[in-house]
Amino acid sequence: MSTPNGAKLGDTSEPVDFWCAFKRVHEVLRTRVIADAAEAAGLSEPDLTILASLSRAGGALRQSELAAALGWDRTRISHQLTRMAKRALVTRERTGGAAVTVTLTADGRAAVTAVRPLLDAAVRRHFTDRLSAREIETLRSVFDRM
Amino acid sequence: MSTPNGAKLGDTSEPVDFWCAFKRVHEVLRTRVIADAAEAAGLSEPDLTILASLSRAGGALRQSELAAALGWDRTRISHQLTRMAKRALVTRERTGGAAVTVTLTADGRAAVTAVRPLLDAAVRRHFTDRLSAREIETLRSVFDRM
DNA sequence: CTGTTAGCGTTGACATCTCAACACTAGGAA
DNA sequence: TTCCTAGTGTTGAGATGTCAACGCTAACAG
Repeated sequence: MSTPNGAKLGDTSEPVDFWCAFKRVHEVLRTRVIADAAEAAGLSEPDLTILASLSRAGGALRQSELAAALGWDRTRISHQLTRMAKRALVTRERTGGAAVTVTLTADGRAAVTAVRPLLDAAVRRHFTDRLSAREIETLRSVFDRM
Repeated sequence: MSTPNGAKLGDTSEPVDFWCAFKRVHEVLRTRVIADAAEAAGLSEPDLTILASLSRAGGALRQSELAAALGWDRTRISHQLTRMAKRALVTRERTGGAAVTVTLTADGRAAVTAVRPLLDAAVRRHFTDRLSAREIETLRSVFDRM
């Protein structure tokens, strides 16, 4: 192992293996959690991400604020909102300049209210219940740093 | 907090917040790592995932083995291989029954060889270098359990 | 031989993500 | 005024992911 940091990962594994393991865990957990929670309410993962962010903000946000809060590209937000507006989960209206404010509809609010306890339960069952308190502490500290 | 496991996450945060933080970290790291490594070689992330798995197996695998190794759906493998075969990264041929064996081409082998050091460096810079030895140990143990 | 079952892969439709190009508004400089 | 620039959002094309339906081959039972 010629690089200075290689030893941290052990002599038999490369960083790319650590990366693949991380990707695999994310994929498995995502599939299980969404299957348990979102599908029961007829919501996809991106639906849920948008609705949760709007709900946390009180029900309305500008698209650029939504993009910043989620770390999403502007076009990704735009496409997703177009699909969600078609299903009456949100409404959009210009609010000064080129800015657009997104607002939860009654349907959207009902959907996020219904799915939240399911999502909490799914995350517990598939993820946090399988971790010790010390592991959760470590993960949270790592998440906050990234 | 009325549930037995709620206390593990602290009184001010729900499991769904822990889940969102995990998703966010995965998304940010994925974007950075792929931007650094794969794009430099003209490979997408799914390209790279397939090529790495084939390379590790010696250059050839049946589609069902590939699906099992990656935890992917059969149709996802099929669609992705169709795109990759079109770019001459792999070849496919029936090998008994309905089974199909996927083989790395010279181009595919060259691509994965070229990108691996870039990928290792990107994972180190954006991920493992920002973790302590103890954190890496904890994460690896969590990954193995999931 | 005929039908059945199981395993493996493909296809088409649709949802999602990314990128480049474009359009609109506001504000300031010439 | 006219031009330029920054900020914001939209659109279309192509790549990717997911789901349901289908086709093919082998093995086996009748």
